[in-house]
Amino acid sequence: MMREQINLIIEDAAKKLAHNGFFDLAAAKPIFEAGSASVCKDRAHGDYASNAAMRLSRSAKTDPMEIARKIKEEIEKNKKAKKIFSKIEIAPPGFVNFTLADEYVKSEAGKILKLGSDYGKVRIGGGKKTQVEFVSANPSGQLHVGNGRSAFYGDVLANVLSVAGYKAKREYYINDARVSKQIQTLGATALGRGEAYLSPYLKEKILSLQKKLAKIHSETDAGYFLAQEVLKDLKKFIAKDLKIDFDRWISEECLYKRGLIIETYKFLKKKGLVFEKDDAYWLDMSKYGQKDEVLLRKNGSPTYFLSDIAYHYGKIRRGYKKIINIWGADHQGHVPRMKAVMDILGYKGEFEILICQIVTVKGGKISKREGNIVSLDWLIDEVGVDAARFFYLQNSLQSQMEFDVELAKKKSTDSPVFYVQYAHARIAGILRKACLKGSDPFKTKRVRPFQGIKEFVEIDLAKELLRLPEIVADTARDYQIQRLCLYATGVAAKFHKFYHDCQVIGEDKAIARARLDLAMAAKIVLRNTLSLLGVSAPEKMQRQKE
RNA sequence: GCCUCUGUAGCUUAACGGACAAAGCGCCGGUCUUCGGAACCGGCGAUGGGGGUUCGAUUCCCUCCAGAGGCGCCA
Repeated sequence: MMREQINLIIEDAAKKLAHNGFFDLAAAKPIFEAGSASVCKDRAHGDYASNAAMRLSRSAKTDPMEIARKIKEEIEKNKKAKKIFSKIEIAPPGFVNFTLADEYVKSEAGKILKLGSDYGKVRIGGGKKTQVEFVSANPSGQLHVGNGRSAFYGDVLANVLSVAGYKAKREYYINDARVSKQIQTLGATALGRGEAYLSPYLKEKILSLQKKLAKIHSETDAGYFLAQEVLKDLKKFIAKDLKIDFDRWISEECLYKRGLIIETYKFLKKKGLVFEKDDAYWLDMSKYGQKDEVLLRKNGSPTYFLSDIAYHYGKIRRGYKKIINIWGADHQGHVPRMKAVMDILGYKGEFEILICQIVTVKGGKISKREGNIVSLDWLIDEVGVDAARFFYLQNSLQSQMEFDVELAKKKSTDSPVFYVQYAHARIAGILRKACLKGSDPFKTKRVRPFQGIKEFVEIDLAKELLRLPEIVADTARDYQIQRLCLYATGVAAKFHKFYHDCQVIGEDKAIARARLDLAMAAKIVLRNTLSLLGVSAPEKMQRQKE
């Protein structure tokens, strides 16, 4: 990664300064561990900037500009750095700004062509066994637009983690326990004894199953049966329409059948954490700063909390070292309890619960209580899966979002997803044309690609393309998926600008070859980024009918 | 009442504690007879209020105001 390299160079220089007693190395250590280089927002300053001097100035008791100057001098002695940078400058109040050398950019960009679909992979995960659990919606009806957000987010997070070197699995937990109140309530509805969960979809479903339901008398049996039928629809919808491939669907009822609930209960009891009160059995969470919780109800049936503990116990025993749950905002109160449970269970790995905030469509709020639920089926039908994915993923998970259906429906570059896809299709068009003219860029191997690139827009595009590995690494660390959308849009914009300013297929063959290299590299980066987002990268786009 | 999240341009959203706060929509105005114009460029325009920490705060802390969600022997 470009930025990592720069960090190392800065660190190296700083170490030499520390060695000369310029400042205390111990104080500087955290700065270099985290890295001090970042991409310049304003390219007029350079490509990358380091704030190390400013952060060091306190412990060094020296003017940051002075430190920056020293760092610059030290780096300029470095032979390797001489090849990488064309310019190193200091700027108040103490930035060190780096500009990449054109030749270096070109040689790095050559890797994009070489790596193709592997470009962007980084090795920060170390093959760690990782699980992302998401959606896990109750099998009592269709998914709603809120589920869509966590569905796409979880899917893309798993993609990013995989590309970053984690061994990531997707899992869906099915709340289908026969003892649960919800299955019984669903059963009552199925048998016409209640109206809970009775959406238009469910109404129709029950009607179509009338013959089979007529033979069932117990509400539990009816509920379980109906839940399985609904689940079939959910699985189909998720795979075909949402294009999400779960590695595992795990059933709560299965945990019961396999005796894991009882086993977990016994485990907790053995630890001396269970006590009786008001004819029920409780988990003592006082040591964990939490309220005590019921495990077994007065009537003897286990609570959801107990089965959730058992479920997480299972995750641990299946060997996951990094466990990520994506929950809806209505479950946030459950977060501290679950974290405490992981402590009780003795889990030493990483455990994270991401809370996905509410989604609204135009004015209508999506609330289970109020019942005005907008189904995800409807939304996908309206805007298509590509636009849906991109629009959901543009926003950070923790802020509420409003889905702009009308904009997402637009088949024009007003819509960011079309803007990006169009850039890809446009490149594909150019490459097709180039092949027709005989200079097939796919067939001949080139020893030194990108020779002849020199315009600002060309170099600027190439530099942007080199950022993909950083984007992946950053996102694998902080889970801010929206960065991918922003990056894709940025690459597309730079490509369009390049295309506008520079004729690719022109008279000068050498320049044409170099520009085709650049276009192809842009195509690879766009495709890889879209692939992370689960959005298709079309070779052709339908011409819009006016 | 307590806990969590959020408050950024007219609207929908970005921004590892960094430089002049970034995009899209909308509005206004330009470019180029284009290898796919579904393009490109420019303009208008924003950090809810008040303190604090810091060389530097949209970002961290406190407080007030506003919105959302949660506080079940529901899941």
